[in-house]
Amino acid sequence: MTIQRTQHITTAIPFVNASPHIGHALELVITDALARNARQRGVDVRCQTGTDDNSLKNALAAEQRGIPTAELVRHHADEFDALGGALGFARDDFIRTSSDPRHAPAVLALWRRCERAGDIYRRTYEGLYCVGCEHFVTEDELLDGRCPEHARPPEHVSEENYFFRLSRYQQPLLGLIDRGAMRIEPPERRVETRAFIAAGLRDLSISRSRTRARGWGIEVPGDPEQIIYVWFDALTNYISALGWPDEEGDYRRYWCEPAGPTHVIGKGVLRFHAVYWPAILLSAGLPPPRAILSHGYVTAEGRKVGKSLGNAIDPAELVRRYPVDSLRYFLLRHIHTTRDGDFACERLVRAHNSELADQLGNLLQRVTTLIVRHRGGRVPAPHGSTAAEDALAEAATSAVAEVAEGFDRFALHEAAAAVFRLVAAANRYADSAEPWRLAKQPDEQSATRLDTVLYHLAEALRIVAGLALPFTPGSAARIAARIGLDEAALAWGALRWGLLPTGSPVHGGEVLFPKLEA
RNA sequence: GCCGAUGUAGCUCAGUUGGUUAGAGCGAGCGUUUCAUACGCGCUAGGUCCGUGAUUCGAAUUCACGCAUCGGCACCA
Repeated sequence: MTIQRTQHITTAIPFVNASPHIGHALELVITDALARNARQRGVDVRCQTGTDDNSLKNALAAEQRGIPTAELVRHHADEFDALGGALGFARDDFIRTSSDPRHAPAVLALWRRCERAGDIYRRTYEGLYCVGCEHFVTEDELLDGRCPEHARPPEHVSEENYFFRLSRYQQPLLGLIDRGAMRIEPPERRVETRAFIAAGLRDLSISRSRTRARGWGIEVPGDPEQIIYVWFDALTNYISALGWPDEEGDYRRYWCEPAGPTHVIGKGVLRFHAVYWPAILLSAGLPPPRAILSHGYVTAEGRKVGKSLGNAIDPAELVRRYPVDSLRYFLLRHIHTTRDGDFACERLVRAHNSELADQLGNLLQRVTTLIVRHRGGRVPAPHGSTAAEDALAEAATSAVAEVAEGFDRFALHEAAAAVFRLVAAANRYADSAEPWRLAKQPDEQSATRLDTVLYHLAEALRIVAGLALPFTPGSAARIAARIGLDEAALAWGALRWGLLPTGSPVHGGEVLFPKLEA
């Protein structure tokens, strides 16, 4: 009996005051690729995303447009969910923090747990508040004593809030990081987080006056005049969707297991996930996340994207215009997983045409055509191997190892590159073995040699499909289908050279990646 | 200002603990094949490895300083 590993993989939940942008698409695709690779490797994965409905920004955006906040939130949340669907994001759950009945009870329960631990207390918060900005400003942000944005002096506001004793968790958090119990990737983000914690932690305000929160959000238990700070609320989604505070079921299965929870986030929200969230969990006596993976930001055609900046590149439009796998492939291979990158349609088209179409699609086409034409559409049995076959097998074995390592290191761009090194090796093998020439020879030796070459080419295609699965799932399945296999043949454990069954039915078919117009 | 990074061929990036002529993919040029989506394959193109100084027999790889870009510096996802 084998122990089933489990893993809870999540995206951050974006606030939904506007439509999604290309950065959200990147996060979805990265998370989905990780989840698919884990599933492929036999992990019982639960992949979750959702929306942060309770942000003040949502309320402000709704106010500005003169529509009810709930309506605005529902509208944009639908867009986010639809984007995930269009991108092939295979989610197990989608949680909306304002309307999902599982959420608020969990937030309240978590609050109570922290309270019982003695980590929540009331204190007066004083600060300069800019009514124009709708938030607190610091002295050094001011220009001549005025808010630079609104050219008005801020008001001195004093407000009683609830605070979380974050200061208590400095050592425990450092311990988590140093022991490797909470992994933060890439390494520079771990260093950054560690330095932030080591510099000393101040207690965190975790509520807002009802007025300041526009009456939108979850009430502090027992104090209807205070609304729970949106981060405390939003972070809870990771366990509320698992049914917590019910400590059995999905919570036990996916949160408490050793492989544990993995949060994929944008670098801008690192602190909330790597400092506040684990501290809250420790306070409540719950296990902290096991891994926090921080990706970079995407510019669109060189320009910043952001909800307030408008969408230079609308991801929903991109999915309509380009094949979804091409978009996924571009985002995963040509944008560095943890650094900032730029999205440009021209580069996407170039990657599609030269790599997906010319290298991979064409390989599929040439191999299937040869097998259909010369072996009646059945994968022939190989007869031994020469140095050329051994080299191809070696390339495949290396590629499998490199892809696995790329996923483990959270370097998906490198993993994707490794897939295409195998594609190139297969094309080179075809050129040097020249099966089309063997097919014209009447002798028996050539015929058996042709069997061997075609088998190895088909086997290379199978491995390629398996490795490409997390990046381009639809296309991987189509490649597998063309050589008579289903997805089971692409499981990680099956990606060992030589497991392709002889006699598999091979089909010709439509071009996998039709060229795109520049 | 402080802390942490990044800066390598037109573009996107690799470059382990310092060691022979600095690499890959894409793009570009040339050649070649025909099974294939005029695709593939081969060759070539030549980049002061941001700059300056230092350590060393020897540095893209160590140190210092400078320049440029980015992130963080606490409650504005």
